[in-house]
Amino acid sequence: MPKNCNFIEKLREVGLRPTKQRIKMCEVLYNREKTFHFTINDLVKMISEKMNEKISLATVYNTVHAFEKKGYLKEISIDSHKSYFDTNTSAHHHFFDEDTHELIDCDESDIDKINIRKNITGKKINSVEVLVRVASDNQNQK
Amino acid sequence: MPKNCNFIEKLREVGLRPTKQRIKMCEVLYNREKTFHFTINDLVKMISEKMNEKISLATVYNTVHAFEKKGYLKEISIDSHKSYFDTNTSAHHHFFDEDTHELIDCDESDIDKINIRKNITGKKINSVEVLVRVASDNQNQK
DNA sequence: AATCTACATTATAATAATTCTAAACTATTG
DNA sequence: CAATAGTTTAGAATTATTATAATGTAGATT
Repeated sequence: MPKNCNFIEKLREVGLRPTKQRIKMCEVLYNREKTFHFTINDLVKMISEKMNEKISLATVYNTVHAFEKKGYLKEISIDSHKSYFDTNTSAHHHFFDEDTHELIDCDESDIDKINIRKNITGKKINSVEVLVRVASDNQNQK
Repeated sequence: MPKNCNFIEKLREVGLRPTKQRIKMCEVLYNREKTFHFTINDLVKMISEKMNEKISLATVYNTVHAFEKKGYLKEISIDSHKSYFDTNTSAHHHFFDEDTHELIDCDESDIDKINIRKNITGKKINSVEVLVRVASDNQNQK
């Protein structure tokens, strides 16, 4: 994972001005070992914990959407009430734990390549995503 | 597709009281050739068009959720902003047209059965769903 | 058939997530 | 270093959904 100041370059490359807020958000999102999933709410908490200066909620929304548009983040649709985002922007599938509301990445080896036989005229396939919903395996659940 | 009065029976079978509102909603949802997809908003419009009496928004929400819980409806997650529901409650996959926001069912023959190799300890798989996002195939789009 | 009770419906208020607004600010260009 | 175009901000507005509490109704009990 890259060092802080590289983010300035990266932002510029995709045409986003490297503002103080965007750089801070990059640090929070990308200065880590592994990719991860978050909601806007999670992210706001993470930022306010890591920072002394505060950042406006509107900016978090703006920036997340700017990052998404530029391919820095991917939105995952699971739940109609919340937006989940993923710092892993490569094509991959997910498990969703319905007990904990935790989102887990699938490795490529977990699911075979999916072959779509249907064709919709004039339309091209943008993405193929599998969502595997799991829940606790108690026999005695209703 | 069944005639109106059967809905009273059906509702009773799953333990839902056959109220005037629920029967009306059954008619709107299930008295038709094909299954279909809708948002709560769509449904409210459809009901108000087909009825002379009005129905409360809260009742539409309550009833849709009651139907979902009893397996009369299935929720489809595509978009974080809206809840889509499907009167086709069997396990099946979807295409989502990102231009029109239209949801299209996949037939069983469109996608092979998906084999999940990963196992999450103590968890069972509740569902495996594929979402294929499509959009218009213009070369000259940005 | 009158009464009871638990469940349903309703209008409205409340909440939550997100977007809008318009003024102040700042990175970049010339 | 001034101009300008993009950015941030607080707060208001919007949208989707859920909660509330009073009223209504289905089905059971008498």
